[in-house]
Amino acid sequence: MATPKTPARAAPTRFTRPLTSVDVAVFTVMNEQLRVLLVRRPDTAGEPFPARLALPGGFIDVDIDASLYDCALRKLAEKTAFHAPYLEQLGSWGSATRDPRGWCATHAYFALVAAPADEGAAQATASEWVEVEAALRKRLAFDHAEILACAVERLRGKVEYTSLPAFLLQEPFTLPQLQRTYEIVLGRPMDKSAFRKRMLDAQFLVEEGSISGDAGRAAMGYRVRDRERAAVFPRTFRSVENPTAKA
Amino acid sequence: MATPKTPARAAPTRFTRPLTSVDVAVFTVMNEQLRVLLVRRPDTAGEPFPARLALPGGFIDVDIDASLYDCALRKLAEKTAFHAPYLEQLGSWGSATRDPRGWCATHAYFALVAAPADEGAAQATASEWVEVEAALRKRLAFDHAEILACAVERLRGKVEYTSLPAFLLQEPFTLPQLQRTYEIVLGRPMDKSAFRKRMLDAQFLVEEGSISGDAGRAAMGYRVRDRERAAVFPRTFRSVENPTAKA
DNA sequence: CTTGTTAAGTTGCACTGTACAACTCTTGTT
DNA sequence: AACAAGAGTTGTACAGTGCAACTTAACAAG
Repeated sequence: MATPKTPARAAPTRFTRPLTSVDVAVFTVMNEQLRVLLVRRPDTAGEPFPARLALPGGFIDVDIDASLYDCALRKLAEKTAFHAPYLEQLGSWGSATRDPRGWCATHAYFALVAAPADEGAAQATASEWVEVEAALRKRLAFDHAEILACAVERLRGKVEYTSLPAFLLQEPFTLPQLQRTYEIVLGRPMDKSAFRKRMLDAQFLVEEGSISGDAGRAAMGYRVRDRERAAVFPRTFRSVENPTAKA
Repeated sequence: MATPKTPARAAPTRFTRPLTSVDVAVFTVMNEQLRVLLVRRPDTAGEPFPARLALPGGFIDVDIDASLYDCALRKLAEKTAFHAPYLEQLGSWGSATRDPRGWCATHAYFALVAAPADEGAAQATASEWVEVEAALRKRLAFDHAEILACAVERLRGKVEYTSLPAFLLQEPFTLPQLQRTYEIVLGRPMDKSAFRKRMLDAQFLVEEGSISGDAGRAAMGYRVRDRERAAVFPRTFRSVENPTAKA
């Protein structure tokens, strides 16, 4: 291809351009556990952090990606076969030392997907769903441990006052299933009555027939009204406990 | 200088590197108004958006900035003379079209500072404090209007349930002053009694002598306990009003 | 057909924090 | 000494959570 090397317009030349990448922390709930998708880095000479686990991601391809968001969607699609997941920006990490190849800034995203139907599909692509607490203890590539910690903190924080866990379930789902998802993400039991009142009052669910489980009474099935954004509740669930004033 | 053109290590060559910049939305409260710091872009030929107002910012200097955060601090210090402001990351915006010079990603930050003592100092450096609603209506350079809108939304959103406005005041300040700051940022009056209870219960203030105003009873002066992070309240102020279900 | 089990969904009360309004306290001024 | 203005308090109403006991629906075994 006879493409011009670089658009030689008024681009500033006095600045060395940092490397630019996008990384995505993809969460799901599988087997009663909150899990995050990790990929193994290539075991090739010259590659940084060979064979180490990392968040899925990579360098921006200026010719393919129209925007950062598009790039995140592409990274997500490369590793998983997910359609219309919840995807929001987490933040960016950039420094001279985080990548041995040079000054590098990464744009981190945060995705929630329903658990894939068959576990085999994900495993085949050299990626694996790792339980979050275990993943946090691992020595991940680059500063991905820090990014993951931030993603988990953001997830848990927002779950306290938003409907985010609804994006972790296959639709339609029941209120007890949704409550169980909240409990798994937050790691603590919740009150059934208050939970139901909060969810139903927020008007973000639409009824979708009845769903029978293995035993007991059938439950109402629900679907989220707007998959683009999460509902925001007026309070957090448990009031933030007083840190017993250290002063 | 005989510096090597680029660190010729294992840096990936197949990717064109996007331009990388940092922009900062600096807020303060001045003359009973929420204002944001804007700078005028140079009126030089070849410069994009000449003479247009923009958020302070610019390209990362790989030789100076150790990290994105350091770069944001530097940009802030270049335009203002502020010490230890509140600075948090807002997000990043990147696309092929946002800068005519090429694919560019910017890391946006969000700063809160106390109003500078003398207004003259800021004006001298070709930067100006613009009332926020007026700034939102202006045609700013690049996609800075969008970034500013996002920053204002984030600020107003977090003010509902955090102690952020405390960083907009010169210390020590009084509770009525702090309440007035909340009211200016949110654009609505607040209840004195509930406000005081919330602030004092949150334990993020420490007493600092008495302060006399122009008239009336003297008020207790306060200083924030930890200038690094804001306190988080268990509820938002006014419950989010129901959007009168459109369905 | 009855009984027992399981899980869905409801009800009632205590507690906490906001909304609103009226009140008292302190300080400086006339 | 009386007044004004702003600081700070008190009391009631209301809404949402925390906790516990309750009713309802679906199904399986005797």
